[in-house]
Amino acid sequence: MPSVLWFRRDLRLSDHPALCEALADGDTIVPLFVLDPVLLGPAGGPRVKFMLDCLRSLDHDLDGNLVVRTGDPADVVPAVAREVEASAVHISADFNPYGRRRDENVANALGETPLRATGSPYAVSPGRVHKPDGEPYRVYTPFYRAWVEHGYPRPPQRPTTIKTVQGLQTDRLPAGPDIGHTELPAAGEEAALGRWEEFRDERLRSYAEDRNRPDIPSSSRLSPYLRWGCIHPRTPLADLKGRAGKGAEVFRKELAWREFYADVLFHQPESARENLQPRYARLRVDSGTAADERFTAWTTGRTGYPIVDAGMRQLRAEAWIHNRIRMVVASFLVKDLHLGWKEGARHFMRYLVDGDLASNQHGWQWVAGSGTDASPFYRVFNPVRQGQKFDPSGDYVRRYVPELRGIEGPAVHTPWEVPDAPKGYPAPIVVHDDERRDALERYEAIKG
DNA sequence: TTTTGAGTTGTTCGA
DNA sequence: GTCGAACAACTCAAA
Repeated sequence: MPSVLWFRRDLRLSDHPALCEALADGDTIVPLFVLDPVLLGPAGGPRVKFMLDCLRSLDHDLDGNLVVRTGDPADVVPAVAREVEASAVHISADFNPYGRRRDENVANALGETPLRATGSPYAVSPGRVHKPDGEPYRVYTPFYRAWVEHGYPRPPQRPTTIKTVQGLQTDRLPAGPDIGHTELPAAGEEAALGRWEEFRDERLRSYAEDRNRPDIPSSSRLSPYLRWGCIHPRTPLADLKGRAGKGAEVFRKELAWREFYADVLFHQPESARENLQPRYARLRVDSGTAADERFTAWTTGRTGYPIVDAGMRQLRAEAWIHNRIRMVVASFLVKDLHLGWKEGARHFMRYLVDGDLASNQHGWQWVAGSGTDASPFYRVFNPVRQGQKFDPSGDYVRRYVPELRGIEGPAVHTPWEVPDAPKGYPAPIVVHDDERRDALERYEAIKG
């Protein structure tokens, strides 16, 4: 009897426990992907486009045997299972709020046919790491220690042969949304593994020192691939094992952040929409026409603060922003423009190729102060300082803000101090020192 | 139960 | 230019 392997956030063939299970279960498999209209809308153009390219790559790796069907998974998956009289439907578990609801509906609709989950997009599935009393961690560092202690399995082997059921109807993959001039990374598993190996061999050594530098290629850029499962975190983690050096340790910690936030979201699904610390509902945020105009200045990269504008333009150009700059632009929206983190988070999810609900929402909450961070609320990023410190050459700003290319060196971070300042670049829309004080007052008001 | 120590990512001021 | 302290005092984890 054949079995179905329903792909979702695991668009690869290596290091794939559910695929191994499916192959062990039946003599042939149906590699299935369901184009779920519910997911295609909110995902945003770049992410949908990238996903479709990953699917084309997966189909190629499966010798053209990927079966694509469009519709509600609760209809489509049981229909395919009946069609081939499948013994089971195999999946990697999805722990996101929508994914959990969807999989429950599909399991019910499948009736007698089991929906069997093996593995997940995480080295340690959400819910597995907890305090000795069984409660989840709310602070990263103790979570990290327990996560390392818990350990994770080694990657399973890539299957040598995959026999698929032939002759099934399959939908054409659509070309995808128009994303203008946005340039996406190469899609698929081979690109993901190549990216990891290049990072491991070229940049891991200096990662601890360079990872905050957006002006040089310092980060792994694995996030889009992790988002769609073109690579599983087990693969880099296995490579990092036994590797000495600060870089390996710091990179492992970054992977653990992804797992921590997935765990937080698993235990508190409402944190994708609501403040983790309820008192932040009382934080005064601006609204109205002036606020709308400021939001537009932020999204279009015209705030007059070069490091912020470079970040927001990188988002449009590449559907990706360096992590350090994500914090800078987020801090600017929340603490300099006094707008709610939810607006910023929504904008990120719309444009990011790697947009991940748990990491994105909790990253924003961390910046806003409503999240898992217990650090003092008076941490307000100074956009000029951040630029000077982390883009010391100014190359990052000049790469994304062409109006400022005439200014050499780090002076690019303070164009208002440059004589004969370039035309066409806006003056700062707010004065940071004033807005910092304003933000601190607003935070003061919700204390206790 | 109580107490103690610690918490990703900052900034400013004054010595 | 560099360095340490202050910011202001909260929540969580663990002993």
